[in-house]
Amino acid sequence: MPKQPSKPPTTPQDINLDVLEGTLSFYIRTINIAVSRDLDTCLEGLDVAKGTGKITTLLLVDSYPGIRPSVIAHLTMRDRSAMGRLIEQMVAHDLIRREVSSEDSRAQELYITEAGAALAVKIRELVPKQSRDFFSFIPDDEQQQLMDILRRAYRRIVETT
Amino acid sequence: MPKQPSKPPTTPQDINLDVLEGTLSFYIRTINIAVSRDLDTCLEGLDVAKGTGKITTLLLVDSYPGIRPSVIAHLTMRDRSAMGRLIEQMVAHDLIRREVSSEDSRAQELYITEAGAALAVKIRELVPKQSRDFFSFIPDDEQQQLMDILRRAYRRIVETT
DNA sequence: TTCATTTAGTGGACTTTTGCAACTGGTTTC
DNA sequence: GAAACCAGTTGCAAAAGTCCACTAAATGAA
Repeated sequence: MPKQPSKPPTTPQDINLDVLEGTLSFYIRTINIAVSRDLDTCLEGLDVAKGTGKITTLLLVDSYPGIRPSVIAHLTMRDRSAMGRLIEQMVAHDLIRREVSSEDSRAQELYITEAGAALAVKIRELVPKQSRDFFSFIPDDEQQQLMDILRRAYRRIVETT
Repeated sequence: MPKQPSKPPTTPQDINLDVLEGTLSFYIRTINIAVSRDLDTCLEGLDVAKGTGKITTLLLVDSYPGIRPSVIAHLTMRDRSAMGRLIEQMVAHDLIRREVSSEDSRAQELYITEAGAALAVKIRELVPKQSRDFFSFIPDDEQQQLMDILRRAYRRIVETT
């Protein structure tokens, strides 16, 4: 177990992160903090900020009218109760509308409102732009590689959960 | 703006995620949720769970005796106040020790305790293992690619923040 | 048909985080 | 020595996620 130089570093630059250097989860977790923060400031005031759920929900409801909360919950990795609260919020903000399904009266169907659809248009532009800008220092081909791998990872995780 | 099939999907499998499919931040954010959750359950009861900070802090203090809170705060992307609370916690759990720096009496120096060192040993094994296991469905070479890119991204973000 | 099981969504309480801003010394610069 | 700056602390408030129990509806098996 090789120890690092024992001088207390005051500059963050040349610090070795120990085993975390080779730990994928570490990078995902820390980079997540940074992107999420940046995204929040990009979307400031837009009714849809903070937390992974709102954006995905808005786009899904817009793309799939009648989609059910539990489906979105699954895709965004939250539990039903958290999803419920999120929907509540978005209904209150008049972004989506909620109906009881005619086929299964336990379930609900979600529909976009005008305001929601308008917001979705903005989101479709802003969100990918933010991501591109934020990661712009990564060459395009690498960004593509990254995305290919992560997309499969995401799919895999969703399937097995 | 091509719309999706308008039948409300009840199965998550074949849903198209719209622009998010091509948005790196989306994958980072969602995968983050999944890894973090998994990591938490792996570390359950270990005094160091929940939140990105504790593990990094423990390893850094162990590797760099005398390191300062603000340096760790920077590397873990939190602000000083959050860092302070985290250190408080870890001191209370007797994982690290806190002294006023002799060179700069505003600053503190952090040192590992015996319990902390013991935990660090466990952590060094468990954390990378969890990451490897969690992402085991990604082929090794791709995992390596991923890490190479993300490492540079992380470095870059830390430097420019 | 009836009864047990599973599923969809709700509600409550709780823990934990985090973000912001103001505030206390201590240090540096000019 | 005064102004600007930096390290860390504290308090507050907002928010997010988790756990668990509960209702109501659907399913399916005896």
